[in-house]
Amino acid sequence: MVCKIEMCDCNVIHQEIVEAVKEQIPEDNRISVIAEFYKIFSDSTKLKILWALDISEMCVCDLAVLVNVTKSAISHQLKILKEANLVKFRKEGKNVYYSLSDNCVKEIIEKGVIHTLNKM
Amino acid sequence: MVCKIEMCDCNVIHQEIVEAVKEQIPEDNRISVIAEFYKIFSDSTKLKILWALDISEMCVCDLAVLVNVTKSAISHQLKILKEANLVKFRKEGKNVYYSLSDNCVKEIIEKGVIHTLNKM
DNA sequence: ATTATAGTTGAATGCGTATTCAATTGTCAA
DNA sequence: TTGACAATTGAATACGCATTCAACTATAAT
Repeated sequence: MVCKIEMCDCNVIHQEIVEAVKEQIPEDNRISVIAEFYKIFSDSTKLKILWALDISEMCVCDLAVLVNVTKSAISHQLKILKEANLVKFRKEGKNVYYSLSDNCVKEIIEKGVIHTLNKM
Repeated sequence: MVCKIEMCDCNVIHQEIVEAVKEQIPEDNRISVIAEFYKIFSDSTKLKILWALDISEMCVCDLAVLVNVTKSAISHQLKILKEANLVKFRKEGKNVYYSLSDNCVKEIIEKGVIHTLNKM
């Protein structure tokens, strides 16, 4: 029972299982969107920014000092966090103050934290 | 009040806030471990493998067909998932059958799924 | 107006990693 | 023991992305 998908380099061992799983699994678009979302938390800098903002509103300069990278780096990452609707900001004079757009961020990373910190 | 950290390219605007956040935020090691953990879910292939294994035990060949990549690619990714203690396996003849090591994986990604799928 | 500082932006760089290919191991069947 | 196939492994490749640098905008103070 040879694989019907051309680029595959192997036979299907259990056709029925593959078919069944294919029906139940989310489509590729959705998988990608979810992966995309988790990509944000997979970067130490972004994670640190989010964690910091969960503690206190902060400006770009403060975040740069805290994370120990350039303001530019922080600004680039904040842009990504903005696009993901995870942070919001308010301008005050020369400063721009960032904060979490909603407080579910901590909840989201909670599961992962529990899972990882148990092993340290 | 100039920044005391050498590699920083800016002044500290709010010294007190930075100090306070520095005390409350987890240390870099921990942040990195958490980020490392989420890195697993940030890859479509790994996510699809985990999701599939949550539905049914599968062998490498089946997974390759399902995900539409080479057996080699699957094997490499499974190695990473093994090292993260997310999957376990049993050998039967020429085949190696993989399954989730515990069923909290679905729970872990649940939060992210809710957060992302609401916007599709 | 001029200077200084906060923040943003785009280009360039470098690193991490997912994938493929080729070679190898292990197991079963003939 | 030989051939076929599942799975693993290491090397090579290619791509994505985080960071820095440099240039620019914007705002405030003198």
